Amino acid sequence: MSELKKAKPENTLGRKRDHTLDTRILEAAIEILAELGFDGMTMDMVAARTKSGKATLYRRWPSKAELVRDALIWMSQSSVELEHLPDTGNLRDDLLALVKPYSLEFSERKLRVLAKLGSFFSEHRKIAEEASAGIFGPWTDFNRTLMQRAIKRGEIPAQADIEMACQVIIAMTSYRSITQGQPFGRTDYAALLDHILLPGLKHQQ
Amino acid sequence: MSELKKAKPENTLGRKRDHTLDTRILEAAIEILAELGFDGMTMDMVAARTKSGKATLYRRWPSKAELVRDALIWMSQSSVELEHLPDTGNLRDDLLALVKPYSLEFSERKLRVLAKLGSFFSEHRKIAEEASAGIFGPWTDFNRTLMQRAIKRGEIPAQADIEMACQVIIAMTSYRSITQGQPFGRTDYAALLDHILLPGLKHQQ
Amino acid sequence: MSELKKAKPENTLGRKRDHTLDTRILEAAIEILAELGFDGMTMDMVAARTKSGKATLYRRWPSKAELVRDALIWMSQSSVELEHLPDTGNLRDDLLALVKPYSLEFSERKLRVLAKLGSFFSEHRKIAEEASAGIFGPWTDFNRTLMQRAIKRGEIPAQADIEMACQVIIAMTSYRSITQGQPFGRTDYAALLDHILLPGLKHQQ
Amino acid sequence: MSELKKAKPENTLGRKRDHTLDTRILEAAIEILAELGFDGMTMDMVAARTKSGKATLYRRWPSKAELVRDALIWMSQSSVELEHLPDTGNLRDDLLALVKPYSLEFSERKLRVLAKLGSFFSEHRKIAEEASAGIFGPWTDFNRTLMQRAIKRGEIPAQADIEMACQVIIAMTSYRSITQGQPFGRTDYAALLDHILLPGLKHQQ
DNA sequence: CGATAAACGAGACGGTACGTCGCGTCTTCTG
DNA sequence: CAGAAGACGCGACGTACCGTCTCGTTTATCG
Repeated sequence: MSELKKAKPENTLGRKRDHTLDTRILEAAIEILAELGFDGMTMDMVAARTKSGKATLYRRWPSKAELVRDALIWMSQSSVELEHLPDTGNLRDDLLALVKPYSLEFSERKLRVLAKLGSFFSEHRKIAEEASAGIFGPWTDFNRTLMQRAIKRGEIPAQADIEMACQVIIAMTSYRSITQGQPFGRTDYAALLDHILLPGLKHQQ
Repeated sequence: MSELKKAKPENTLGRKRDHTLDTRILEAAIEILAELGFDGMTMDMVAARTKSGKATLYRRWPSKAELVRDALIWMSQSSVELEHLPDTGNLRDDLLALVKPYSLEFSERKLRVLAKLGSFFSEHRKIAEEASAGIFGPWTDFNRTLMQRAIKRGEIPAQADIEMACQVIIAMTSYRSITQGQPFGRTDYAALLDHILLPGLKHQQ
Repeated sequence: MSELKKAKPENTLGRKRDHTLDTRILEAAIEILAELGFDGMTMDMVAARTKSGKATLYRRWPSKAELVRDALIWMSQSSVELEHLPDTGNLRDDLLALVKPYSLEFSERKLRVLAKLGSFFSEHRKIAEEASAGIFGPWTDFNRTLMQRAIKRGEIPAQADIEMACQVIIAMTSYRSITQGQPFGRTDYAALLDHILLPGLKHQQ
Repeated sequence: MSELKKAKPENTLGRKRDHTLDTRILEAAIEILAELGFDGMTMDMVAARTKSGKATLYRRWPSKAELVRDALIWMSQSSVELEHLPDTGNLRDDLLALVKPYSLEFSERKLRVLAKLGSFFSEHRKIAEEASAGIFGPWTDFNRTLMQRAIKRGEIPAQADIEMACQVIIAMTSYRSITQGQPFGRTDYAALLDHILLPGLKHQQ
């Protein structure tokens, strides 16, 4: 449950901050990022599109980079709402059920955003890690849980390298989206599972 | 065999371009990128370090981005010179023998460069792809060859998804270096091979 | 009464322009012009000396040339403040009394400025005319008035070519200052009056 | 008879300089100056228009400024060829006879050139003086001779300030052409003579 | 006649100023 | 006090020009 903002003293005097603006700003940022990328996006653009002012942006975020970080995290969280994990009794189907919200739903605008952000990641390494964690962290958690269940069921051996498998999933998704700019579709994902990951987990040496 | 430069008409009149300068410029760019990243690097810095002038840089490259692209490609090509592929009669050892020049040797300056260039990749998507291809393309080619040999030897089945395996290697290296900024070391690589890739290839469903 | 600036809409929103900066900038420009001339003066120098930024200069003036024009006009207007014209009852003494603030006082910095700006005048013809008018216009007006009084007193005939005489004064001053770079001193001016202008006006054919 | 060039050692070896090029270069320079002024003129333009190279220009002149100086002098001398001074037995007609080649003939392109060179004069003071001397020097010499003859004839008194009168002529011409950019026409010149100069010289106090 | 030396056209080179644009801060006025 | 608007200091970008240099070619004189 990563927090977008540390709780500020929240002054009780004067006009209150309009926190619906936060959302509108992040949304605008995402839109512009999807079109123009990090360097192409201007703080003035964001201010103009939200009919606000630059000072308002900088009152909320100390820099463009941190605004973008929060925009990314917000984007990734905004649509994923899982009440309960899939439980088909079968690791392959469990993982496939989970890929939709986490990877495939990125396919439209979100993918474009990530694809445009190579430039951003790791110019601001720490922020990129946080954004990355915000986006991929929960998915990794879920994948890990599903695999542990599979171990309990005896579907894969106990000594299977679950962490590595989770990383491969993230790495493939991230590499294809961010570095190569192509979607990592359901078919691709199924092939990864069937041809590499599942046999690998089951027959680890 | 990606070419750094399209063959220009190469006018026969006038003073010739000093093409040793090209190399010195690219080298200087890489050094600065390793220290300061894309945004931190300045065209004036590059000019100063090569005791040349900005006009000279812009005569050769139309923008900072394209200079950086060529610098990356040049960097990736400059040190890897394999006369013959390893041939240990064993896929695991072959792949491990290859990882050193391609992944681990990046650990010094090259890794730092890649790590600093998240910001750059895919701001200039096309350039990133070219640079990526220049860097990872040859390695993929070699990995593919080694796996095909393993098929011939009967070490892995013919229907093994070689392409996917190659992509996983690249993705893991790239993800760890570029997105996470940590080296993907020999031990990690061995674990990937032993726990996932090799069993996966051998027991594909 | 030439205006330095067209009245801008003067937006009522946002931070106000600091118009004291205008003056400081013009003053700095004049100082640098006096030392280094037009080509020697750099926008960065002006910005540095006023502890401002280039963008601020270009927000106020569209080019270096127009900044210099306004600096010249400002310089010419800044120090000459005559409440009442001299009135000695004698044209020669009246004119001599006026030459000090208008010509001889230029001898210090102002003359140096004009002398350094040959290079500038009429590269930007219109600007030169405006600056010239700003500098010499008022003096011509005063000279004309003094001569008209002399006509009224019967000191010189009514048909005397006053306009031509005024132009000769300006032309000699300007030529000596701008084109030749030597001051047109009080003695020279007295000689011009005694040997040419006054006898000429009095005995016109 | 001012010399454009000091006699160089004039090496006897190697290819001879094509001195017809000198003239073509100066002519091209004048054309460009008339259109674009000093700053607008580029050494590359001059080279291009004469189908020569920049090195050729710099072999002959050490800088753009000195090329322009010689271009001005060449321009002024190129059309004035007086075998014998006018001698009408009358100072007014003598002076008027001389004004045509020296002032009025400038009216077309030459005037435009001078008008565009305010920017140049006195950024390069010395050169401007030389150009000025080259252009106006001979005219002043002729005017002086004519006035001395008038003294001999008893037309004007011996103590008349001839030098000042010559300067006034130059100053008015120069001021109107260079600083104001309007021609100083024959009518204007006649008025100057009749209303100021001649009565002034005759009745000097 | 062939060697040699300089002029020539073309254009690369180092340097420096221009004018533009974005970031992050500061200031003013309005709700 | 928050918010909209926009000026401000700073510094990099990409362009243009100066004056120098280095090519390969052409033209002259000398041995």
